Amino acid sequence: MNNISDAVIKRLPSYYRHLEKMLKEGITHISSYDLGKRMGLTPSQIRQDINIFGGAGRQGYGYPVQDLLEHIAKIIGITKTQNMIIIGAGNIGGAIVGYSSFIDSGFKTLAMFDVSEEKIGKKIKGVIVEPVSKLGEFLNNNDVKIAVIACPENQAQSIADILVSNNIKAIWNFAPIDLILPDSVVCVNVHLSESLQQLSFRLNNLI
Amino acid sequence: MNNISDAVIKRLPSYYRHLEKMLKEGITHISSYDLGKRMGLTPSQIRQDINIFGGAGRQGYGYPVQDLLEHIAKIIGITKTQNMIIIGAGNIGGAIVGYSSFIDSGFKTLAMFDVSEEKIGKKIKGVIVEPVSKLGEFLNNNDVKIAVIACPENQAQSIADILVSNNIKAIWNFAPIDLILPDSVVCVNVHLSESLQQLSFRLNNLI
DNA sequence: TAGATTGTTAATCGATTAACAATC
DNA sequence: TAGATTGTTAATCGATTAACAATC
Repeated sequence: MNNISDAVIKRLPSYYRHLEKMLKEGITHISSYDLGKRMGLTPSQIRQDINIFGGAGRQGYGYPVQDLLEHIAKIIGITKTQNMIIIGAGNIGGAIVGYSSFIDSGFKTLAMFDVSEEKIGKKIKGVIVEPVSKLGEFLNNNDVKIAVIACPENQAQSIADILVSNNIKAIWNFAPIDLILPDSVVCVNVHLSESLQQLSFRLNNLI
Repeated sequence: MNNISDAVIKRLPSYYRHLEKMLKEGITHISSYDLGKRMGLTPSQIRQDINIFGGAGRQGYGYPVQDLLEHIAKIIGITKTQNMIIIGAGNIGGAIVGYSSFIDSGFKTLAMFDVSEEKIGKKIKGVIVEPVSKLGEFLNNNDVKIAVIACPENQAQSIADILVSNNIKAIWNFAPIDLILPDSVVCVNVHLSESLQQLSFRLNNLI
C-alpha cells in the first residue's frame, strides 16, 4: 500500500469527490465500469488504482461506495479536523479562509498572519489576523501542521523558513516560486498564473 | 511543432517564469544543464522540450534567454492582452480580479457577473459587477474568449452552457465539478479542495 | 448455476533519460 | 583548434490498457 505513485495521488481527491456525490445520490455499490464513466477513466485504471490504495471490491458486484469513501477519507487524512494557518491576509488569503467547503472536508484555519498594520487585529470571516512577528510564538503554542503561503513572492521563502523551523510539516504554496524545503516537509503548489497561461496556450493552439 | 503533449504544456508556463527571472538577472544565455538545475529537470528533458515547442539553441553556447522567452510567450499567447470575464463576485472571483500579476502577464478582466443584488452595480478592484442575466448581451457586445467560473457549484454547469452558447472559447473553472463542454472549448480546472486534500495525503503519508 | 465483475498479470504506450555524433 | 553543448536517436522507465482466470 505504500509508495503510491504521483499519478494516483493526484486522482485520490477526485475519487473522494465522486464517491461522496454517489453516496448522496443513494448509490450503494458501483462497478469499475460505471465509476470509470463518471470519472473519465478506464475500468482497468479504476481497478488498478483501488488495488494500489488498498480498497476492496467483490467479483460480480462491484465496490461498496460508503466503505470505499471512508477508506479514501482515511488515507487522505480527512477523518478528523486538521488545523491550519494562513500567511498573508490579502486577496488569496481572504478567499481561502472564506472558502467554506474546506471546513466541510475537515480543515480549520486557526489564524491569519500579515505585516500590514491596518489588517493586524482585525478579523476576516471570523479569523483573527496576527502580526507575522508572532508566527513562531503562535506555532509553539498551537497544534498546527499545515500552513498556507499566500504572501507576496519576495517574502515567501523567508516565511517558509520560519514555518519549517517552527515545525510546520505541510505547506500549501500560492506564491509563484519554487520553495526550498527539507524532505521532511511536504508542499503542494497552486500557481495560478501558470494555470491561466496553460489555458491561454490551449486556447491559442486549438486545432 | 503541433501536438505538444500534456506533460510539456504543463511545463511551458514554468519555462516562461524561469526565463523571465533570468532575463531580469541579466543572464543572456543558458545551457540545458544550468536551466535544468534551476527548474528541477534533467538537461535531456530541457532539450527535448525546447525542440518540441520549436526553440533553437546553439551548440557549445546554449539557448539565448530573451529569444526563448519571446518564443514561449508567443506560443502561450500572452504577447497581447486577452480579455476575460469572471462569473461570481465572491471570495474566489474577488481574489482573481485583485491578483495583479495577471495584468502583468497580459490578462484583463472586463467585467464580473453575480446574482446578488447587493453586489450588482458595485465595483471590485475597479471592475464593475453586472447581473448574470446580462451575460449573453455582454458577450455579444465585447471581444472576450476567456471566462472564469467562480460561482457556486450548483450553478456552474448552467453558467458554462450560457458561456459556450455565447462564444466563449476558454474556461478557467474553480467550481468543484467536471464541466461538460464541446471539444471546441478548452478548460483548465483549479480544484482547490482537491489540491488541499493532496497536501493532506502527503502529510499523512510521510515516511 | 450463470452472469457479472473483480484482482492481477502481461502487453502496450508514452514520457523521460542516456548516449553520441554534429557543430558552434 | 579544442571544448562545450546542442539536436536527435536509442534505451529505459513508468503508467495505462488489455486480457483473462478467479470468484462472488
